[in-house]
Order: sequence, then structure tokens, then C-alpha cells
Amino acid sequence: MVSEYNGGYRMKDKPITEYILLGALMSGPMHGYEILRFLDADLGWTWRVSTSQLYALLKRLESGGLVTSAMESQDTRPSKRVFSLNTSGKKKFMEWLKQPSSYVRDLRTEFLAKIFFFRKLSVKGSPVLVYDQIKVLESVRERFVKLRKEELDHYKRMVFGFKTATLNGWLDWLEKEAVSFAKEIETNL
Amino acid sequence: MVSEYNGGYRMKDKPITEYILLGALMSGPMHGYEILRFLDADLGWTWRVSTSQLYALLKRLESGGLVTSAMESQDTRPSKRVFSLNTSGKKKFMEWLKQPSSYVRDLRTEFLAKIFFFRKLSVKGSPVLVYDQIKVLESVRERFVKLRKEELDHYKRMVFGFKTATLNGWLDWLEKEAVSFAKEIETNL
DNA sequence: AGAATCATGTAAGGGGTTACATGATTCG
DNA sequence: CGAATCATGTAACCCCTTACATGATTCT
Repeated sequence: MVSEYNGGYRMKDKPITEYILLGALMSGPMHGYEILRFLDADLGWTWRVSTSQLYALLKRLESGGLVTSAMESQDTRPSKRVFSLNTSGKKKFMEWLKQPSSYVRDLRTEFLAKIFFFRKLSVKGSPVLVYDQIKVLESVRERFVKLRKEELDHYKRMVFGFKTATLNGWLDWLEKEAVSFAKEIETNL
Repeated sequence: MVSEYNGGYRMKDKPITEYILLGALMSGPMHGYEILRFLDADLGWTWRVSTSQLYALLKRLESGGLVTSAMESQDTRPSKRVFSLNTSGKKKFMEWLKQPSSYVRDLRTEFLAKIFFFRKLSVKGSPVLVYDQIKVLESVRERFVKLRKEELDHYKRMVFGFKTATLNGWLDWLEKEAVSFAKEIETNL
């Protein structure tokens, strides 16, 4: 049988973008367009959501019971639908926030967003997250180093070398910048 | 207007997986299942294709005029559809092969596959590709370093730091491992 | 006898995209 | 006066996924 394995994808879990939206709503009720501007201005280099997806996801979050909405009419402007996080939405977000990414592929997109929300929402515990993430990456790196040693084919050794090099770059960054950034937001309460 | 930019995605261009399939067929005619086993065995750590996608893509490549197919019946086994590259398919592949990835996001998935095919097919020019790719990444890194310097917000500076760190890891790998690997396959003709 | 291999697909869905529709208001 | 902003969506498509269907053969 040819393996049908997909390489350690995410899948099954809620897509990261939904957590980003929950995170936006953690600061208080917002309507769609407002979230869009917020993401664009503050998370522009980390995360992007298209308008169509945004409204689709908000709808899904509501039907998933993490968010409630209410129409709000305005005199000079089109009326807007204001979304609010409920308790289970907040809980879901906080759980996500404190978990390091176990799939290396997710780190690039997910980790920065988490750090962002730690600062934005003044949540305590970012140094722990950084620490946990370092541990995860170190163990993955170790695995690749080992696989590389055991591998005879030159090309495959190079593949493992590439993966290791990526992890080296990230770990370097985590240990230098992320650690100090986390410490700083922690001391500033 | 809230920007609807997607962050430098690929889009529009042929999906990378199609080039992988073209690359597989560069060694000669093959049927679907054969390609699947080949990818699994030789590109397992670099590239994965599900069966359903494979057959769909092969069909599309054929209707796109890059590939032709013919049924081949077997006595003890189910009959199989054998695919062959035609001239324009070969040309398309060779063009792709020699181009460095301009979108940083693609490098991780695309570059290793290119190197793989350089060796597999004994194509000359891999050192040039490595060199070109280094140039691309260096210029991108420079851009991020500059953006970082100009940025006042601590978080955004960190984001640029992360991107730079990733590029550092990759450039390190390119300059050490990829260069020597490319030289080696070049001298072994 | 049952599992794996050979071999090709279909069906349904998931997450994302671009392009477009609509309509008032304010800025240059 | 035209462009950008505010505000919410629909429609179509793209790449890819899992789950399943089919059916013969060979390995354990």
C-alpha cells in the first residue's frame, strides 16, 4: 500500500484564522469591518483575512456557539452586525493561546499571532509559551539530526539538513528575541 | 479601503504539484500508481500527493496538452493508463526547474524538489540555481532588515526579526549544504 | 483466510481565493 | 465630481483532503 499520510498536517482542529478572530473579539465587541481594519493595521505582517472569509468565519463561529451577534443600526451609515465573545469563546481562545504549536508548519503562522495577543490583551504567561515552544522545536530538531545521521542517501540527508537549518533559525530567534520580548511584556504587566 | 492583498501567495501559476508530476515523467512513461510509489519512496520527505489528487492532476495535465496517455492492458493485473511527457511538457518542466523561487513561502516546498530532479535527471546547472536562490533570499532579507530598522513598534520589529531569522537559517543551509551538493552532482555529470 | 499489493478512480467537504454587488457618505 | 471609506455579503473557483468503491492477485 502506498502511504496516504499527509506529512503531519493540522486538519481536524479549528483553523487558525478562527482563533485570530476570537482574539480580536477578546478586546470587546466588534463588527466585521472593524475586525478587518484591526487585523490589517496591527497584524498586517502576520495575518491576513479576506473580507469574504471573514464574514463566513464569523457566521460559523456564531453557529458554533462561541460568538453572539446583534444588528446595530446607524443613521448615516449602513447598519452593522456586532459580534461578542461568550464564555466558551473566551475559554477556547485562552486554551489555544497558551499551547505551543506541535506541528512545525504551524509555527510560522501561529506563534507570532499568539505573542501578539499576549501583549495586546496583557495576558500573563508568554515566557512559558516561548519556553514550551523552544522545547518542542528542540525535540523535533533532535529527531531530524538523528534521522540525518542514519540516512545514507545524500539527497535525503540534505533534506534533513534543510529542516534542521530552519529549526536552527527559529530557535535562534526564539532564544534571543522572543524570550526578551516575552519578558518585557511580562514585567510591564 | 481595507487591503485585500494576500501576502505574496503563488496563485495563477501552475501549482507546484503539477511540476512534480512532470518531473516524474521526465524519466520516461509511467502510470499513476507507479508515480505514486516513486514519489513515496524517493520524495517522501519532500513531497506528498494523495491518490485522488494524482489522478485528477494527471487528467488535467493531459487536457492541458503537456502529457499524453494510453491504456495498456495486462493479463493478471488491472489495466493501466500510461502517461508520457510531450515536448511542451518537457519544456515547461525545464523552465520551472531552473527558476529560483521568488516567493519565500514556496522555497520550503519547491527548492528541495528542484534539487532532487537535478540529481535524478542528471541535469546540468544546479550550482547556478543555488546561486540564484541565494541572491533572491539575500535581497529579501535585506528588505526585512531595513523594514525592521525603520519600524518603531516592538512587536512588528520582532516579526521582521522572525522572518530574518528564517532566512538566516535557509541561507546558511544554502551556502553550506546546497552549494556542495550541487557541485557534487555537477562534477558527477 | 485475511492482509497487503496492484490499479484507477468518485464523492464530499474544507479552507482559502478573486471578482463582483450594493449603497450611502465623505474626502480631495 | 470622482475616489476612497464604511459595511456586508454572494458566486465561482482552486487546491487539497479523507473516505469509499472495485476487483483481481499474491504474500503470510
